[in-house]
Amino acid sequence: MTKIKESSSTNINKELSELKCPVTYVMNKIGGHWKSIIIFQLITGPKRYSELKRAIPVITEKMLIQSLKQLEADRLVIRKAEVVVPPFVTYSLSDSGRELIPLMHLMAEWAIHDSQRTVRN
Amino acid sequence: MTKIKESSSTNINKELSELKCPVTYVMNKIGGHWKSIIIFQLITGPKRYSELKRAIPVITEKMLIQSLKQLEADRLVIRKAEVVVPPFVTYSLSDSGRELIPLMHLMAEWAIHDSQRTVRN
DNA sequence: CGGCATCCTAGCCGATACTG
DNA sequence: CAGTATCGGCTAGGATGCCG
Repeated sequence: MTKIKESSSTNINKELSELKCPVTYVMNKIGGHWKSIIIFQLITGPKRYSELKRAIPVITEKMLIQSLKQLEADRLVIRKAEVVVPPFVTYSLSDSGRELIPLMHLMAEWAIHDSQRTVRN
Repeated sequence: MTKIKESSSTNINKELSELKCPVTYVMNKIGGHWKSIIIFQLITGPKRYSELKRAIPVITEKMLIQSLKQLEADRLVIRKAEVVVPPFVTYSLSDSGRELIPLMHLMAEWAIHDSQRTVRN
């Protein structure tokens, strides 16, 4: 019983691919346009919903919530809600999420490097 | 003039996001279900088209070709075609592509680690 | 062998409006 | 403040068939 638990984006082919390619496993969790951006924003510490919205102005509320829910379902992000009026909800990286930070930094390095190389053709 | 050159998947919002989040830049190049898998296969060395197809049986030809073209356009993969009969085409990682290898390994590590944690809930 | 063209569908994603 | 709900366009991606 070494089954990989289902990600937020469930699909039989994806599951198969994940087993054969761990990179796909990662992609299913932090892929898409928004999830990695959100993680990036949370690296500096917990943020409220409205802070995230302000930090990522181009995202729609639908996508922000949807992405946050997926990240929460995949246990990369922790949602903590204070039941008060007005509501006070903060999102933060879980342990798994924090373990992604070196990866993000490596990606960022490669991106900078590659974009510079590509510019000068 | 430090403009980031357009990726194979062009979109004004993407471009903006790329500037704000280098991770998105990476995602645009190796995101999607197939591109990272293909890169993974090419780590071990150049492969012919048919070899790739056999190595990734679940991929359709359309997706294989499409992904390869994008990877080639983004200069991560080099296509070398011998004009003979029958045709002989090999794909290999470019310098940029090879610089992704540590990234892939880090991703793989995280995936293994995370999937094990998730399994035991 | 190594592709390209076409049709078709699921679901991603944006826009807009509403709620506890 | 922090979400939900609904409609609909767009496109990624699968199935199938043809080509040099």
